[in-house]
Amino acid sequence: MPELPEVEVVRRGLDSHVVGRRITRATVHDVRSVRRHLAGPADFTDSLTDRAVTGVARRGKYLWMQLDDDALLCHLGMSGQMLMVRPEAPAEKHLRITLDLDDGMQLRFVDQRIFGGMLVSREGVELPAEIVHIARDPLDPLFDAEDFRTRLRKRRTGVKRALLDQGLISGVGNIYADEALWRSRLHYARDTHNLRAPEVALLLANVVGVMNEALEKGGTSFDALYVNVNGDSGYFDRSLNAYGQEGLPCDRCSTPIRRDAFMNRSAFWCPTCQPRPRNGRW
DNA sequence: ATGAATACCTGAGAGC
DNA sequence: TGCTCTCAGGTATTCA
Repeated sequence: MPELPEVEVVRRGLDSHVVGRRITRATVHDVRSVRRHLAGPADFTDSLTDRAVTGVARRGKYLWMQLDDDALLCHLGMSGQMLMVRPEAPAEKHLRITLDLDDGMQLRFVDQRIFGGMLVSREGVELPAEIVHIARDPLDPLFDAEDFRTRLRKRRTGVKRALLDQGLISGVGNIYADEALWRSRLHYARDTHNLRAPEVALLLANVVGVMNEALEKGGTSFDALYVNVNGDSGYFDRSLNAYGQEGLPCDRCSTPIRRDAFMNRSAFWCPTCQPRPRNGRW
């Protein structure tokens, strides 16, 4: 499940393998992967033919390849992978889009669940118009922590819901939200309005911390032929304290980790370290 | 402003 | 074995 660290690993891979190359041809194998390119698949492929890739940028879980005046905007969704492979390699089962590059290699977009996709944006090489509503992520040098704290505390909602709101802070998904909350000893339903400033500061520090640790580990499993990535940063197996740990003893206090239904998914938490607030909110 | 529900997807696994 | 059901999850959209 790619969240910000996994997407950043992909961005770095693209930066080293694709920037400076030219796309000679684009092939859409499944139109659902370009459904957000409103002008249609033919326009998508036409727009990419014979285009030089000049850079790769990222905001939250979105990344985009800069093509002079346009941007090839990508989201990995739940299961997206970018693979750098030789053309003779057999097609992957869930191959959706192929980009032929002028060095003879192919950049392949493989995505089992098709929650991800690509589109060509005609405006906004620095920030595509389609994602202007996405907030800066906490690893962005221009992320404004004080502004985040102010906006967070103005809300009347649960802290986890706020963390997952990409318009408030981007790049945080279910896994890192639970991990950062566990580290901060905050229950997911804590009312944002009642959070103390030090609690917000701690939470933000832990969001950054957990992401940077994942980034370090994900960045080490790099293969020259793979831009990476399947979302496995290697982080999931070893370093999770809360997410997916239902019934297992908390690493701090040994109380069994609980799982609650939350926003059509799950929230994992320690009943001792992260006590449920009396007046909590979702 | 906030949130609840829904749609978009595949495949693994459970239960019968 | 094969069917149906549930679950995993990010984001856009629509409605309350």
